[in-house]
Amino acid sequence: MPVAKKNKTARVAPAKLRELAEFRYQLRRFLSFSEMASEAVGISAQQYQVLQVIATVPEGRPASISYLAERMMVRHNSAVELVDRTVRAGLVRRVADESDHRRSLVEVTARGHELLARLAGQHLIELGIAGPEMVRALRRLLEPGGGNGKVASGRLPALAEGKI
Amino acid sequence: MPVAKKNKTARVAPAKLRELAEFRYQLRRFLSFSEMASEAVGISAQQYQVLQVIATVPEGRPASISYLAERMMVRHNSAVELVDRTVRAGLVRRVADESDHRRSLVEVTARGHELLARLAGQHLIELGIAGPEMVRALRRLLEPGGGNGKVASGRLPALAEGKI
DNA sequence: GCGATTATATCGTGTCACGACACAAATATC
DNA sequence: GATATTTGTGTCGTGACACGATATAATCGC
Repeated sequence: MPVAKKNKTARVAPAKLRELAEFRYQLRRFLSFSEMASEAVGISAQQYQVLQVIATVPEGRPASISYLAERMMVRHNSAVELVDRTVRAGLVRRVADESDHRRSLVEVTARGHELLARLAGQHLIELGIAGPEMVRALRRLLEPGGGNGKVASGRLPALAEGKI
Repeated sequence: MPVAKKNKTARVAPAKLRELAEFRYQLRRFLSFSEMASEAVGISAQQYQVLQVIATVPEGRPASISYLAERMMVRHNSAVELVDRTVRAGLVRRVADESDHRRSLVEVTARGHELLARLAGQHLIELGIAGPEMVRALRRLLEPGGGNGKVASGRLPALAEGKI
């Protein structure tokens, strides 16, 4: 497919544009679900994500502000303020790192664990419905044709008839 | 798996929690990419999404404020203000609906189409990389085992060896 | 013709990410 | 051992943005 020369703007086929839009809509739906589920138990969606990140920190990694900032994809000062709010909500606590006094470590409280478990269960159920639709939307996007054909791979297995 | 009785909190297996966290991280990475790509061409990520929604409105649907609010998952007044900002950025214009004078229709400008094409191309490339990883993460989440086993289906085809 | 419903618009408010800046601690260099 | 550099966290003022409340105009049903 020829690339438009003006401003090097690659033209995108209408079908691909629709698939992108559909995928993005499904993301928004899932995020909206996450927001509502979190607020239903009295915390914000970001606070749920903080709990999720801190509770699943890998072995050997300190649950620090910088780790959280990296995983949450925010600036370090935004992570500081997010932790402040989550501490105030009684979901996590700050603990000084004995091996590096510059560092604060973040721990999930008992209440935080409880809410995390509830919300995670709900998210799993929701993804049981939304997940296959996202997978289908992603497959259509990743398949060549209808688009510019320049999509990086990888390849996906073909769907069996009647299956996702 | 027995359901905890206290507060009806379903317990979620640690492995499932990690998979949820990983999937959510991949969503944030993609959204962060989308934000940076949009800002690199001088518009916000929401404005890109507005263009995407309006440009792919199905036949027979008016590209109205309420349609946009529904697809963007925001309140109607938030959609009004989002359109205001996108009009000021020169990306869309409002047009009165001749068949219903209560309604404003939103059209993408030439500049809006140009930026949409560029960004859509970039998003397709990014999804060529991130998409298979999301599919893998979603598959792990949707598979039973490691979790509460109560996830609603659908079923996903098994992965061939060496493939995604 | 009138009441109910629908679609959009405006405005004040609260939340939140960020940039700029500051401080403390650890590390590297001499 | 002293100094410079780097790293990690924290604070604050600012701008962007979603929302609730409210209002107006137009359409529809009876």
